[in-house]
Amino acid sequence: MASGISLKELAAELKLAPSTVSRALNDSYEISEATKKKVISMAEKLNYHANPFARSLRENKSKTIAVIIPERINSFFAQVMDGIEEVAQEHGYHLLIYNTHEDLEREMKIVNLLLNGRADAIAMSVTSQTKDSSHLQKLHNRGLPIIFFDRVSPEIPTTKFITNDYESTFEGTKHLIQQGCKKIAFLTLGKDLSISKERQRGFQDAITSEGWELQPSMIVQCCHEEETNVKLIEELLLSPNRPDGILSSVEKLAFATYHAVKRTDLRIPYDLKLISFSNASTASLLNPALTTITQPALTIGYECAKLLIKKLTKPNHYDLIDQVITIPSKITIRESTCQD
Amino acid sequence: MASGISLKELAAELKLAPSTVSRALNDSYEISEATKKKVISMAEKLNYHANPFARSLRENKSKTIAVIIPERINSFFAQVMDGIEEVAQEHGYHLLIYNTHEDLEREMKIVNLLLNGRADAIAMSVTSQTKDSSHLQKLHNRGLPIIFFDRVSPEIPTTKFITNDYESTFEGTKHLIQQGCKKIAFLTLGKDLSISKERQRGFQDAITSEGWELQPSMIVQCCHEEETNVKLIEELLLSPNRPDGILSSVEKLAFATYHAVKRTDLRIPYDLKLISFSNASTASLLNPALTTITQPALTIGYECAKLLIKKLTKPNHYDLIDQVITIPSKITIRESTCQD
DNA sequence: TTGTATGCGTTATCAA
DNA sequence: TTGATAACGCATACAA
Repeated sequence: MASGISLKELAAELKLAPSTVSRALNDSYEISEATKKKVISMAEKLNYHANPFARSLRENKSKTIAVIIPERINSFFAQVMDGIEEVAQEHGYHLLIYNTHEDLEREMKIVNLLLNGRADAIAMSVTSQTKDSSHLQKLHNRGLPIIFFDRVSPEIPTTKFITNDYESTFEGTKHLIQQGCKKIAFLTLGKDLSISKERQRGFQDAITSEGWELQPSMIVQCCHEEETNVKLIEELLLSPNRPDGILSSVEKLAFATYHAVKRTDLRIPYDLKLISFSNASTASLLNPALTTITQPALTIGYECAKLLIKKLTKPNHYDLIDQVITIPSKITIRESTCQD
Repeated sequence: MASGISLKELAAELKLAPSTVSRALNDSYEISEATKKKVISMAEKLNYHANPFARSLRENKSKTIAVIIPERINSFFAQVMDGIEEVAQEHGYHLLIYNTHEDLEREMKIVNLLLNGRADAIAMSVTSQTKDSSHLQKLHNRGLPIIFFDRVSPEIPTTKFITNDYESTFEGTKHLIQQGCKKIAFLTLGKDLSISKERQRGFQDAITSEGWELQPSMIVQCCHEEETNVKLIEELLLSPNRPDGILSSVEKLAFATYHAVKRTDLRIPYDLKLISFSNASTASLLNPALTTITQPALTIGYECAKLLIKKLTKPNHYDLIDQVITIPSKITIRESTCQD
């Protein structure tokens, strides 16, 4: 790699000491304006760029935040990342991004990789398999600022950003009931996830608040294999005990439901009403348009990055205290839950 | 940040010289097996992790690849990134990711940021505004390995990965014609982009090959503002001279078309047939299901990363020669282009 | 206001 | 087979 010139070379060119040049470039108060001008213009002329590794080594910080997500092709995570990036770029931070593909092994590997301090902080959403949190604990113990969004790890005492999972699911379920559903299934992923539990609790409470009995077969544990999910849901829909409403707690399971329905002669919303957590911009274009619980993804991203950067730039004034910050979701009613 | 112990401290603990420990950890042939064992086990015990910045500084490489995309909420780019990450992770590379939001200013800023060597190589797709390539030229002149995918910069003599834009669009247009379209519009973004030009050329050649005359009003230049595009397309659809077929060269413009159609009393595919470049997994769930030209996104990602890593690990054996590598797209016919 | 010297944590060269 | 030393490029404490 033909890297650029160093501070020392730049200083030699200017007939100044490297320290002077360094200070000039960092706009130190001890350097005269005249010198600063000279230094800056020469730096530009010679195309000088400070070596980030030397700086990181010296200052023990990398101006880098690592973001770990379980899935990239997911409108929620993509929006969160856009939010994080927006704020990070503003503050001169770089983003190291890792996709665990919902694979715990991979998550552990990535987390271990970050143990070396490559990133100054971490924002993450765990995989749906993540139950044990010792790998995350290790990171946290090292003093590396870490926060969670959406898929949080409750055991780690830090700040977490989520949406009102319980309430949204409760309301979503109530909406299905209002629209005439008598038997509702709940599609979920990763039963150990705290948000899954909350969503399921919201669902169950909505059901029992009607005086209905909760049917275990209506809690459908899905996996990450699209085709497997489609089959699972298809079976559910073909069973004599089939639901007339589905609340999908994960976007991709809503899509799987559409596919499953296509394989039957059921029609949404006439034979089956569907509501799902989803941030897909195409929700309104689906056939039929999907009623969604939309999470404030961009805001969550902003807040994560803002908090992390505050913590990094003013470590003594801010702390990632052990709290859960809830930002509400919004339900948008569309055809998939229309009254017949 | 409570960072871990250093090599020196580890060496002290072991009563060995730092250089010995370093060599042991790097599995040097000059170190005895016994010492290696001791060192490794002590390193594990004390939770030693090499400081990546010290190493980068010393070795003048960062094991990091920067990926620059114009848009994150886009199934094509998301898939390419997944592909790049897959290969990068395999080889121990990290990914620094930047979204330009189709903004040239931002692209220039990011590119300048990378001038300092923070990444060992770059894989990028330019914004639809990018016409002048001097900022990219600067990067290339520095000797930083850079390759392009999809939205390439023709002036930079390096390897570029694209799909068969001309042929796909030609075929797509022919398909519309076969399905009975008599007047076809072409939706495009960024008229300076080489792939846009290729796609437009494919479209035009398909039209003229029918002996039809090309109508300038059927080439619709869109922008990045969703609502503006929807209005533009709506106007097109309401004009007396309205098309009965649309080929959208960009996924988001297909979605905009769906929205625009909803505002009219036209129906796809009866009054308007639609085909679009898109990698959206929900294409088949849209109303109606969208006929797509699907790019080999994952493969493009793999190939980008493989080539870059080859170049980085064996700089003398591989070169990013100035060539365009074409990987064909696949047309999937769905309802949106059905015969009446 | 500027210069000198040191060290951040590695790895590589040279010596033992 | 191991150890001492220097250097990567920068920023800071201290000196002038």
